[in-house]
Amino acid sequence: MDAIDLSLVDLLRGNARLSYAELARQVGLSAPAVHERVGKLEAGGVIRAYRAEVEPEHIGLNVTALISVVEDSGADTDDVLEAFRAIPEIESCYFMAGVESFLIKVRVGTIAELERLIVRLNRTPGVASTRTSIALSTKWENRPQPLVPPSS
Amino acid sequence: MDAIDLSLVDLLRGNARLSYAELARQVGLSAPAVHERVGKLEAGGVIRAYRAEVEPEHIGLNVTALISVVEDSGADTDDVLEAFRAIPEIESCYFMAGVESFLIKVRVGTIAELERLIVRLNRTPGVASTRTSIALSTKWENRPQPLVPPSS
DNA sequence: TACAGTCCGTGGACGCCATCGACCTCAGCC
DNA sequence: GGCTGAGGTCGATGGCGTCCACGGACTGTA
Repeated sequence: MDAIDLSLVDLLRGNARLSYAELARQVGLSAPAVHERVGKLEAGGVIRAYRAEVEPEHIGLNVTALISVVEDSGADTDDVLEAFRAIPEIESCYFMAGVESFLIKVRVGTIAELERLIVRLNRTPGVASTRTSIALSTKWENRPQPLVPPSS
Repeated sequence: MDAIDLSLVDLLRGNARLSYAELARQVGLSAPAVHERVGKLEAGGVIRAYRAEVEPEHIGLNVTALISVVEDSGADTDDVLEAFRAIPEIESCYFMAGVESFLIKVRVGTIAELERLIVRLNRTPGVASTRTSIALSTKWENRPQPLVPPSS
């Protein structure tokens, strides 16, 4: 994980579809060298995936909500997690410090679906209560922050 | 935005580096046809970007926090937004229903940096108060949900 | 029915790219 | 010194991206 690896990661966070040849030009190495480095970054778990970022409204996901979840005292956190993982609407899941153990981000098509989802969450064994906040709009999401200050 | 477009979006959300030839095989069209469709999806704003998803710890972002922001009464929301946009540590920004106008997700290297960031947020004109919750771990993030139920 | 225009696809062609193997260079270590 | 391994370059080759000409289905019009 040297400076060149960092540049590669930075470039791919900005545009995951850059060709190896283009990456090679940007970092000043040959294409096979870049190919090998990127392969190691993937194998080593640094790069987890390459994803197209899609405007959710265009694929029918019009409602975004963030839901805090309080666990039952004595609930098995792993069981709750496993139940959450099986719910595809939960796009992100953070395990939090504080009374509310989880904060999850969900996307559904309609408010009615959100209601059904909340009911389902509250029925999940180990879940004591939930608190839902609706996002009126997503200003931006997953903006990659520069890995090195622009000056260096 | 027909069924084939949906499949293309779905495939690219799963792996943004699929070649046009591979996409073509999966949806049963020729490569040029897929090339054109994907181009239109990009131009039409359906596909916003292609991003490599990176394990944050590997690039020195060890602390994740979610911060709720309450605006001053009479604050200009657009000004606050603009100020937030200039803070690279804010990876996501949602405009919320409720007393807390914004919920932002930030990533920084250390707790000390988080402290400085919170101070900076509270000093931002238009910001009345903030409430920070620290994520102990990210269970998953931005998991793409299937666009069509697996049965159809 | 005949015709023209549009949309959306296919197939062919050509240059660039991904990827493999052979080889080079340098650092560290017996 | 000489061995070894890591990590690079170079060259070759097959596949891919991308441009272009062409063709069928559909639609509106005479």
